[in-house]
Amino acid sequence: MHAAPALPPGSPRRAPLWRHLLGDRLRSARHRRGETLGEVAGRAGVSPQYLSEIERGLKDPSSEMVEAIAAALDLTLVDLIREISRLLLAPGPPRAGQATESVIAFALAA
Amino acid sequence: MHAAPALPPGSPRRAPLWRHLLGDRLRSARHRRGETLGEVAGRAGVSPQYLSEIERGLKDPSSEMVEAIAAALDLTLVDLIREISRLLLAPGPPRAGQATESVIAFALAA
DNA sequence: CCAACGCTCTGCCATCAGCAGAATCGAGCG
DNA sequence: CGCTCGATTCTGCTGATGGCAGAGCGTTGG
Repeated sequence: MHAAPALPPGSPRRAPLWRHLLGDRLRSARHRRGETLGEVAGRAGVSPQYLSEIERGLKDPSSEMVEAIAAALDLTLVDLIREISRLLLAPGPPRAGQATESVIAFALAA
Repeated sequence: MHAAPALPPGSPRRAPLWRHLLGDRLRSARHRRGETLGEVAGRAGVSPQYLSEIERGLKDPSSEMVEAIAAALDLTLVDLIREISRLLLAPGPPRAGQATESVIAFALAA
């Protein structure tokens, strides 16, 4: 896997990459269940170190890996994508009720 | 990138993988614009052969590649994910108005 | 203090992402 | 019909990275 072509100069990267969005959701789901990297990774059949890397958006996992980890969290890929999409529907400043959950999720993920 | 652990026996793979969903959407978007692999690949800075592979779900592209290809289609990753999610919201049999567009999109993709 | 736990860091290598050249296919034309 | 051309897919290759094992770090509780 090779690095993508560089963006034009003066075009700082603002939008998150797929691996960032994915990783955030996976970590969020894991924390929601109150489980450790070891527990989820064990069920998914991957190493805890690797799951950590994926959650932090450091690695682009294969599609099969994504499937396996989602399953270990009792999710499907469809669930994941929908959840990412739903969060993307609220790009503006946080609002009262909706933002509370997001803020907590972020605090737990940090 | 290594193969994921095998699924338990007696569990045939039914759900599409991420690379399949992604590839379908990218090809659909390209056809909607009436463009060739060469044109889009050129703007994205990748080879037409590789874009073909991605569209057919043969390769798991890096997140940066996904970004570059989406941009070449005047889309963002957010657009792509939303579109995939929207399509996933209609898993049942096609209905009159909604299905027409899907059928056309599939026919163009074939 | 030390052990246990959860997570991240570091270094490694087998696999595959990404590609160049070749092959195939279908449409259009003389 | 044969030929040309453009679009797409096939094939083989290699450098980069996905995925991992061992080590390191911080926190907590006895």
